[in-house]
Amino acid sequence: MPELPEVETVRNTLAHQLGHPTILSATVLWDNIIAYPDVASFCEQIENQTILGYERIGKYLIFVLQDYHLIIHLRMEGKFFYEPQGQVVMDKHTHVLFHLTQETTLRYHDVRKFGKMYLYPKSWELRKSVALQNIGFDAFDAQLDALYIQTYLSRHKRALKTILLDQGFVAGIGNIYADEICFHMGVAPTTIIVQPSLAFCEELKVTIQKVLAAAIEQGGTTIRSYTSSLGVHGRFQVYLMVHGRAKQACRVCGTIIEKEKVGGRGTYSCPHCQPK
DNA sequence: CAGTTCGCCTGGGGGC
DNA sequence: TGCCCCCAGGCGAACT
Repeated sequence: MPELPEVETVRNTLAHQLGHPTILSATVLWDNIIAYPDVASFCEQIENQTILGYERIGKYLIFVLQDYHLIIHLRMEGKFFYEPQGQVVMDKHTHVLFHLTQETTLRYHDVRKFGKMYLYPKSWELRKSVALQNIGFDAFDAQLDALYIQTYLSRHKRALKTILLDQGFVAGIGNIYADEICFHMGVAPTTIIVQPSLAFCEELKVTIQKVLAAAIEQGGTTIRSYTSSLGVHGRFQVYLMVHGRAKQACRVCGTIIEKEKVGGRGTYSCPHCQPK
């Protein structure tokens, strides 16, 4: 499940492998992937657009085209493959093809079909778009500071893990890294933080960035999928302290890792290292 | 405002 | 071996 570190890895890889080709045409095989505009307009408008760059906000990947922003959310299992024309693997999970110059194809593959693509004119302010209007600061945004976190936590009295998963708070954290951040904070995921100190909020900011940066360093986390985007296999799963480790010993204290539901999501924690 | 449920999807695992 | 059922999960929408 691509979260900020995985999307950042995809962005880096796209920049290195694709460079700046022109999209000659697009083929859409599953209409629901295209969130905006309608499929016909999407295909028509994207024709002959050169890719100028690759950006990212939270879990959103952004292709900067000449006249448009192509915004993509990979959701659970979205992946890209870059192949020479004639060697394109057409399986039943391939939903969008971008036919590029240099006789190459960028193929979008998504088993669950949850991914979304949006194509907006560049004249529209990116942050006000339907795709991005409800998300908060990117986890590495300089504007994310202790005061902002303190204000948000004070206004939203919810479990720490639920807050971390709230993209309106900070954009980019998903289920894996929310568990890891709670562990590194030494706080149980269900804890409701009442009147947090600025020092605590600063520590939370540093921990969020430290965990995500370490994951980016390792190319992200690859679990439950054997093939990953653009041939990149993440290595951070080796460093996971709690996520996916139910009934195993905590790497710090040896206590058995527990699994529970928090906010409807599978949540892992060490009852000793993360007291309630 | 916050919490819950549903819909979108499919593969995989458990139970029989 | 095969079939049915449930689960996983990001996120928006609808509802309590």
